[in-house]
Amino acid sequence: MDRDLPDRRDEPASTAASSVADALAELVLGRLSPGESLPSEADLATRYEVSRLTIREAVKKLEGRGLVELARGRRAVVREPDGSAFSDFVVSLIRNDPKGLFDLIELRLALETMSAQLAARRVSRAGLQSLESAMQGMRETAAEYRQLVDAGADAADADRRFHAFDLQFHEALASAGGNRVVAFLFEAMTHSLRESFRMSRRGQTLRGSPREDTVAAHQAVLDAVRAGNEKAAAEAMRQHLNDTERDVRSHLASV
Amino acid sequence: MDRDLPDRRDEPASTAASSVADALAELVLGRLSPGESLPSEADLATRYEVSRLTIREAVKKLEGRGLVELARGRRAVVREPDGSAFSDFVVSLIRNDPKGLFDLIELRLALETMSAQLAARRVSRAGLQSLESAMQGMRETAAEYRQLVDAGADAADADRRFHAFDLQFHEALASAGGNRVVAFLFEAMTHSLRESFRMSRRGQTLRGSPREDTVAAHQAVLDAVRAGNEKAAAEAMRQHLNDTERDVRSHLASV
DNA sequence: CGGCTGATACATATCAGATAAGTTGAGGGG
DNA sequence: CCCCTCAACTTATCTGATATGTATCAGCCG
Repeated sequence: MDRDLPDRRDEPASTAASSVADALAELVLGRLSPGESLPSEADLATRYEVSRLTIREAVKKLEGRGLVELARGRRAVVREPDGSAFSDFVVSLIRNDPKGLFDLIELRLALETMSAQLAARRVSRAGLQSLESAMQGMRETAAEYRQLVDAGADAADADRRFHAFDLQFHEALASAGGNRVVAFLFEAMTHSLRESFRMSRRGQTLRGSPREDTVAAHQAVLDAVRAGNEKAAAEAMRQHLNDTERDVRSHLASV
Repeated sequence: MDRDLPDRRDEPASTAASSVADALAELVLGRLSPGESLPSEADLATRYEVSRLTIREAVKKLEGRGLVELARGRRAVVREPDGSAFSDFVVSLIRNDPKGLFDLIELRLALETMSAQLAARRVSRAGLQSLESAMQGMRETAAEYRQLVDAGADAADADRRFHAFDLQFHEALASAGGNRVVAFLFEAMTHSLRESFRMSRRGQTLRGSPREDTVAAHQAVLDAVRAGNEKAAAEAMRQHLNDTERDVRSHLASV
């Protein structure tokens, strides 16, 4: 990385709207807390000595940055920070560059391995409970799926529910790790990945059928977390994700 | 994580400007490539059957999301994706919540450990060279610093340059890992962290003096990377960052 | 013929004023 | 005491106009 971060907020604003936007961003990030309101457009217009239009454009920019929420009839409200700002980055990355997808898979490996380790260190009773509930859901839907397939019936719905529980397990783990940044990033990433695939490939998803070893892999992670064994939890997760990545690669290659 | 991601782009847009913004975002993320231009405001206004004002607000929102670049007299241009969208998240996180800082340190641990591992796997000759150049810079400025301190002179500048090389090493490593997402996240994170500290604590920084063991820690990472030993590289980086974290904690406690 | 130079069309930035429509809180009626 | 209505506030959007920056192309100069 031999250059500076191209931070779009570094260069001084040449337009009035940008100056106001910067000033307001300073206000939001500095003096105001989530839930608080900005002054009304009219107030801001007189305060910054610009027209209401300029204020509106500045506020719209803040909305785009995810700093405030806008609603008709109400003043702009400071937003709770979350990972959604990361979503556009994810989407544009994989659309522009096929390699980006594998970068994201690697990132996911790092995030989830860390989550597993952290969860083993400091999971709460409630965290364990939601992990177990997701686990049980996976087991039940997997059994259901197997039964339907053996009977020659349509198992698409069971399949879908299985993967919902799968995702729920991973989210519960991220949450149990207690690191909000990691949890937000993971969530924003998986959501926009799925969304992006749904849009670009018309519903085709990146997943295999419910299998015994998938359930076993999750169980191994859960066992390690319950035992408080950080190394084992991280290792089990790494193992599971490596298998997943292999599936994804072969799946992509076959398309 | 027992709730849905509060993705601000999930709920259907109730305002005309939001609808247009969504449509344009779709366009930018789907059909257009970085560097291409959007149609002019007037064109868009007739196409979407709204006034130019509404178009402008929608475009401003896209600018906030970091999807396009605006300049007077020119049409909006699609931006290359980068990690800067992540910056606001980082800043608001640490401003609102003291615990957020440690979440970020943990994230950094995950990202850099992965970078070290990846670098060991696939570093190029050029990558090794920039790592070595940063390493040599650290060694030289550390020696300079020691000399100045022994002579009782002011070593602030040598100190600053030492830490610049330190950062350069970490950035080179992220780059050498070849994972753009990780590199972007790391860069956005460190920049906004530093910026945030500079602003909130008036120049006080989160760093200790140049020390022999810091240089040695980096050297250990570099050696492992050069040897292509993934496990050793990751472990050396983990070790180094744990030391750093301990320093940060004691430093914060003393304030 | 090639390159420079304005004029000019195009495009954005910002203002002013006006209307429509949603939100909220105060006060009145049951 | 609760619910309803209404007035004040506030945002959403339109129209139309002006200022200013960009890019293009014709025509002039060398």
